[in-house]
Amino acid sequence: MTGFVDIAKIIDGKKDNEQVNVRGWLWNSRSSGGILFLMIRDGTGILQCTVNKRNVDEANYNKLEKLTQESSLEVSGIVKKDQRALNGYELSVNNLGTVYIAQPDFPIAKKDHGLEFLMDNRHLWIRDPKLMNIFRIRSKFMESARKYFWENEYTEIQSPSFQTGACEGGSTLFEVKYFERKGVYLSQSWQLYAEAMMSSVGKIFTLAPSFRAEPSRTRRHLSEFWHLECEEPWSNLNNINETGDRLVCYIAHKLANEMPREVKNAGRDPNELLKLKPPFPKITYDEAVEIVQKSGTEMNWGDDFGWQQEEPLTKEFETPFWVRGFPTGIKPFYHMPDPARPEVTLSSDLLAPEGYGEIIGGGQRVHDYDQLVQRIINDGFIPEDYGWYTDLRKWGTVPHSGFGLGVERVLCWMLKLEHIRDAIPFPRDMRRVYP
RNA sequence: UCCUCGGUAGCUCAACGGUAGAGCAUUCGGCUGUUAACCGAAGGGUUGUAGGUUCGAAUCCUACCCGGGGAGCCA
Repeated sequence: MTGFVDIAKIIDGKKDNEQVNVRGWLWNSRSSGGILFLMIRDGTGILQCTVNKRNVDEANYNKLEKLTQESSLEVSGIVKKDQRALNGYELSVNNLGTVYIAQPDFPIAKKDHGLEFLMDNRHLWIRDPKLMNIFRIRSKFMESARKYFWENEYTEIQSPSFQTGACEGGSTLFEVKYFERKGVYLSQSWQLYAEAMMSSVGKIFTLAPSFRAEPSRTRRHLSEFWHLECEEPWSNLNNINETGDRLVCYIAHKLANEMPREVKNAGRDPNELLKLKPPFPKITYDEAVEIVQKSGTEMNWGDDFGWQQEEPLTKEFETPFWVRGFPTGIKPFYHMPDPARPEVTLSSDLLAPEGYGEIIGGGQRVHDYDQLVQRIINDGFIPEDYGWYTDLRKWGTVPHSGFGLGVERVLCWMLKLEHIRDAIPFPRDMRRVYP
């Protein structure tokens, strides 16, 4: 058998009444006397393949009738529109190609399972059509993110995963023991290296994993997440917010326009993504504190948003919105204090609506040497430990800005997912590194 | 790290101090339009681990292991 058709093409209605070959894995099968219903998935979708005893020879019929779940097979037949079939189209099978019989004990039954069991069998659970659908959208997400930056003449850069300094607070570092020098950690962000590379090639971005050893076990946290970060020379807070607006809208529109069926199946109406338009609303940190206090939740000026503070805030908006000007004390040293008001920084977080919360964090960086050294000291670090980083301000410093976006968090919001673990094939947290 | 809930057949659960049970899955048989198909039969157990209380423990107590949800913090 040669020349196979993607199931996605069939259920999009592009092969109606044609004789085609399909190959994939048997998701489920049912029989009723002389008629067999095979649900075949091929990575692009699921197709009901109907086998009538009268249309195939007896040997093939018997073979198909005995197929175990997850057996892989090639079939050919005629595509027919049929409302009784899942997805509206079915294949009326008339021939059978290669078959690989699976063992009869596939663990993931056509039945409810507990999360512990499913996570222990994540390597098989990812075949689930719901998950498969999300991972295909995730791929489009990565493609769109890169396309946005490429089209806007950013250079893609890779930074090291082994680093010697903290840039997001020391308690969340993963220490790596292999190196002869002490104090080597997995990257939490490309931030410090980005600022170095920026002075080489200008506007840059990266798409890479970041590691946070936060003992957090919530539906919004991963120990290893994919980080989309960018850094721009000659850029201030307003400029970088604009980049964030346009990037997020670009990705949202790409997903909605190029994978509407998949986005809908994941749980989000594509039209809601198409409605997003830059710029997103902006409020100050001070205003955000007032909104939270008015909602009856406790919060003092100077506190960071916990989940309890963030949730009432995100319910006020229907699109993502920026919170700008966080207090100097709660942002890392590389954030630039506002010259007009040094108690706050030129920083901003983008919060997604519907309770999804923070998806981007960034802002304008400190470009003055003395100010940076003072900020490092104030954060309780030793400037000598950041020697190469402070060097950057000695030669050719320039106002610059950047941000980091959590890929899985944005996917969660855009696809209306309930848990961040579904946005990544093999999620990691402190209780889960296998499989 | 802390709080909280849980661990019984391959899976989902019941039994809550007195002989360990059901549905699904698996195997076999039946059914020509099924949608987690349905109907009939069969096989399937050291109740997470280690101690303790008791005539008797899946059940009560202690410790540990594993996991779900959440908090602080973050993308």
